[in-house]
Amino acid sequence: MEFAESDRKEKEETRDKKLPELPKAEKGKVVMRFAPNPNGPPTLGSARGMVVNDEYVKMYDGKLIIRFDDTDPRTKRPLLEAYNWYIEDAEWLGVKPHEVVYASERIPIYYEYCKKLLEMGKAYPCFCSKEEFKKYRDAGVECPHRNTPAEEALEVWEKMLSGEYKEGEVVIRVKTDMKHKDPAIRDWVAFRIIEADHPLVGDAYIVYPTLDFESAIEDHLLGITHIIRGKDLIDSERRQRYIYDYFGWEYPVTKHWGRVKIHEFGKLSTSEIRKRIEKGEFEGWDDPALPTIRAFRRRGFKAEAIRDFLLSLGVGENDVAVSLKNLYAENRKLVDREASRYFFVWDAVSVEIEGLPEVKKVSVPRKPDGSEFRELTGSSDILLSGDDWERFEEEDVIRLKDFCTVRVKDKEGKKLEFLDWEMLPEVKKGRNIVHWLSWEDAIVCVVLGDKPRLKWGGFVEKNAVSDAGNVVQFERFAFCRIEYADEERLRAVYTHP
RNA sequence: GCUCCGGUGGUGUAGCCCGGCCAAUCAUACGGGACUCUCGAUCCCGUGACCCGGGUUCAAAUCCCGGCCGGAGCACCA
Repeated sequence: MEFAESDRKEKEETRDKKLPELPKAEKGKVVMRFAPNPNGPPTLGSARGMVVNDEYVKMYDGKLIIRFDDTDPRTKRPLLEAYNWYIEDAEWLGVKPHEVVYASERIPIYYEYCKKLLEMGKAYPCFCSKEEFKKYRDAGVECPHRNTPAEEALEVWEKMLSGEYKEGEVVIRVKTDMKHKDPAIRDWVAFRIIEADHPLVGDAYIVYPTLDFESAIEDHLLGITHIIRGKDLIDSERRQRYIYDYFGWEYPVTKHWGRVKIHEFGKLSTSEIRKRIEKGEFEGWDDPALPTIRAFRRRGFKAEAIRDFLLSLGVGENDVAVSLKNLYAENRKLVDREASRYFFVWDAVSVEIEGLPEVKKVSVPRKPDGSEFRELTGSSDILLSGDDWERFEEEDVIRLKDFCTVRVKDKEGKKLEFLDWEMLPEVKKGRNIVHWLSWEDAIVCVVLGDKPRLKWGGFVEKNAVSDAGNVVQFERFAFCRIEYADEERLRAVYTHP
């Protein structure tokens, strides 16, 4: 009891130190948001957004909103199932949103603000083609449509909404400054016509706001005080500030982080993953070789490990290239103590022990602290891992862990010779203590690897069946999560070494 | 090209705003030792960094200037 008490206290203390302070943050008044476009399941990258925002909200007793920025049914088309994947994975990560907002369901609200801007003469309908406008923008010259009178602009707007224009014919631009030193800021698009069904709202609208517009309005309406997002959105702020100025709103405090590159995955965008799944390179969104949260869940990672790993990346604006080894280390700390140990023999080689006095039942620790045991049958026909067998030379003395000590008698004929039940000093420490499995205890086992199409086949002891669903350690192999098991076969997913 | 941003041990990070307590934090990695019938875990001990050059100052990782290197944006994508 006392232990738990102090343990919790310690945890809370370290939690406060996990991230640097947020500027202008007042306890109880912080409102933050995580705004994904659900065009696939959350990946490690999106999880960083959830976790960091959530962590700050917890630090300041604030409020977290998940907002789906799903206003492009074509180029970044949302995936209907993905909405819930975000909610599920967020929950799994210990991220509890106080509110969930779907931008596509609030489009009429954005229309109202657009209308106001049009009335104020701060936005205008533009009939330039993309290419034409680019010329004006690069030259820093106003386009001919910029000074459309408000009444006329509103008329065009109404016609846009009622479907009198085709896709590509006209857009609404927000007036900024055509001479702004950064061309990226000059009169940006707020609304465009997209003649495509939206997975969530169907064909209810043909005029969609861009992210910059929708997000600007929502952040104000939702009372967001602090925004933390990727640095690819840095220009967004500069664009959106014009709207905030026109309406007299105050822009939230922002912080931007750099790109994360995981050594083991390289750069993998959601759309690229989707393509490769379609090509059959990955089995699905939860393929263990993928950096999706669903894959990590399948592999048996603890949410806490993922959180800590993500938090350890900090919120700096420089790019980070980090190895998954850090995540593995976090996870191992959490999993090691409770994981059952089993013998998994991969690339199995069948060998015979000559001179075994008797078939012996041996009791082996199931938990590393010796609190539980499992039973194995020590018989003369056993399986050894191919890797081990290759390595041995004739006359080597090896220890079959917790069973007996043998000598390699005939490598070709796959014969061992019984020497002793006890450990002998000739066994080289560490190196020649190996795991084994008798035929009567073995069931077929396959382990799905963390690289595309990587698999290990072999046999595992039957005892492991009782740990279906759990993360276990296959001794001298790796931690794995057993995802399926019956009396004859078992399938596991590689977690980490 | 134009605009903006960043550069702390092998990797990631804290500190930088408000110069001294920083011979620089924490984690991971690596090396050594102890323990262990797993090449795992645990416990000790250790290695290792302020991009470069100027300037300001009694004092700079922290402020200023220049250079070099890296990144982001410049879409009717998010």
